[in-house]
Amino acid sequence: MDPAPERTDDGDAPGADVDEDPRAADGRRPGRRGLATRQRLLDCTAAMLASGSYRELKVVDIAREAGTSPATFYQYFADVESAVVVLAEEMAARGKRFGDHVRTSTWRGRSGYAAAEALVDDVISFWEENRAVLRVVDLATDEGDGRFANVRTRLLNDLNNALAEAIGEMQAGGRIPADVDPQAPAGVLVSMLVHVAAHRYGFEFWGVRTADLRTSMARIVYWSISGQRPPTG
Amino acid sequence: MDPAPERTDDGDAPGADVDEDPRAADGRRPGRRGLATRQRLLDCTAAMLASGSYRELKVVDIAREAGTSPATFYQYFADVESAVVVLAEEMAARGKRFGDHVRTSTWRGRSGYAAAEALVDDVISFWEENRAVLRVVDLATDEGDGRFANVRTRLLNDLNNALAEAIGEMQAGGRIPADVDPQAPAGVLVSMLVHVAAHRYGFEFWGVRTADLRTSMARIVYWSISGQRPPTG
DNA sequence: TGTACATCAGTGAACGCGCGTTCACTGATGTAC
DNA sequence: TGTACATCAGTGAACGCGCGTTCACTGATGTAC
Repeated sequence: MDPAPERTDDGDAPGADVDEDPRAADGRRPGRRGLATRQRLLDCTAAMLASGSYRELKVVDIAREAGTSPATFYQYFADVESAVVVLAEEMAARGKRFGDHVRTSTWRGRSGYAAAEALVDDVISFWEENRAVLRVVDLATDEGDGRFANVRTRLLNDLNNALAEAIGEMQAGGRIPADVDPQAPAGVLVSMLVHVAAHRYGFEFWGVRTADLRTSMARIVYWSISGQRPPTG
Repeated sequence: MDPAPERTDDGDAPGADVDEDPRAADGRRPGRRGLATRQRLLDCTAAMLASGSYRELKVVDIAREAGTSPATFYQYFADVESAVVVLAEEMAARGKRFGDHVRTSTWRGRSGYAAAEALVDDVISFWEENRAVLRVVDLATDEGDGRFANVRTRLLNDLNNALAEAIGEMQAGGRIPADVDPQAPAGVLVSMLVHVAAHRYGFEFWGVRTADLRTSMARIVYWSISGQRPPTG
């Protein structure tokens, strides 16, 4: 599932992030020590995801890397995927900022273009920090895994809506054709940002500088939202 | 590796697609019957990739699905990934058309906009046909797997260069700022096309129509290449 | 056209490792009084 | 502050399935004459 228009809730337990109340396999709330171990397992999962392939990520390896035993892993997670889902949820929580970013910006004139640049930067650095997890989220979502799709939605929904609102407002000003559904360009922008951010290294390898990508995207973002030609130079 | 500027060769055996001369495990050229079996295995791999998760795709299952034995599988492929690489290469060969598409189009005025729409359609339908394989290619490339990265490059390289050329020509006409490196917007466009095409269903699920995505992307493509506001309505 | 031989193709069956998973136990930490 | 007890946390060791992988063999197909 990609960007998601107009949704208020995500269908989870009311107001509670899944990660907020972790339980051990027998249903008990882990104490200080337990939570630390659990966190260590999550950290190792993240690290191994960043350095190796998802297909080959095994419970045994994570446990060994964390200096503990497989049995311990199963006290906190049902399987590898569940651990990755938790990582994804932690990440999604960190991504709440994007919506605010868009809403508190002005999208006209010079400062509008600056806002576009700032948004692009923000997205790029966020993706940089979360490459490995995002990669799996995308794959699993595509493969029809509902848990990951849900997380992905939470992450992109807000940004998508915020962009659509901004475009809708500009539409009222007549710069954007009235028959455009703001959700569509918003979704396209989100996709562009997400995908380019995800493949930044790929571009660099082929000689395209991040600075140029950033400019190209900022120009497209600015133009798509404001309907105005971006400032030159 | 993402879109790739300016590369002529891919470093393979000269002029030979890997798939053109398949060998059995012992190095012999399979005959009619052998090739048919091999193809059946590939087809099943593709089918299972389309319906299940990559992480859980096993040699045994593919063989069973193809009505043959694991031993047979190993006569044609070293492992699951190798089979998927072959699928990816077949796909990349089919994707050669994009570059021509761009080069034979005019990018000015009404017909320029029509060209943008046609390109968008072409990319969308290609991705539709190759969803499952492309998904794995993206993941594996991201994870640093050179074989997949190579295929991905072959697929996108040509389109990327063609777009960069088109932008470069328009730059000469003054519509696009001279300090823009054409490879950057070209790469961004490729990314956008690829990612939106890959997540079409996601958008539809959330109420954004493919027709609107198509229009949004065509507008961005047209604007990025020609530097001109797209025609309204 | 038939027979003999060579190569191609496919597989049953087995081997064994890797890994997921569990359980009964030990040690650590917290709490009551 | 010390002792006894309860719960928390962690794990060694084992079990066993699933799967990758191989080998020796059978059957199919092709070719020579």
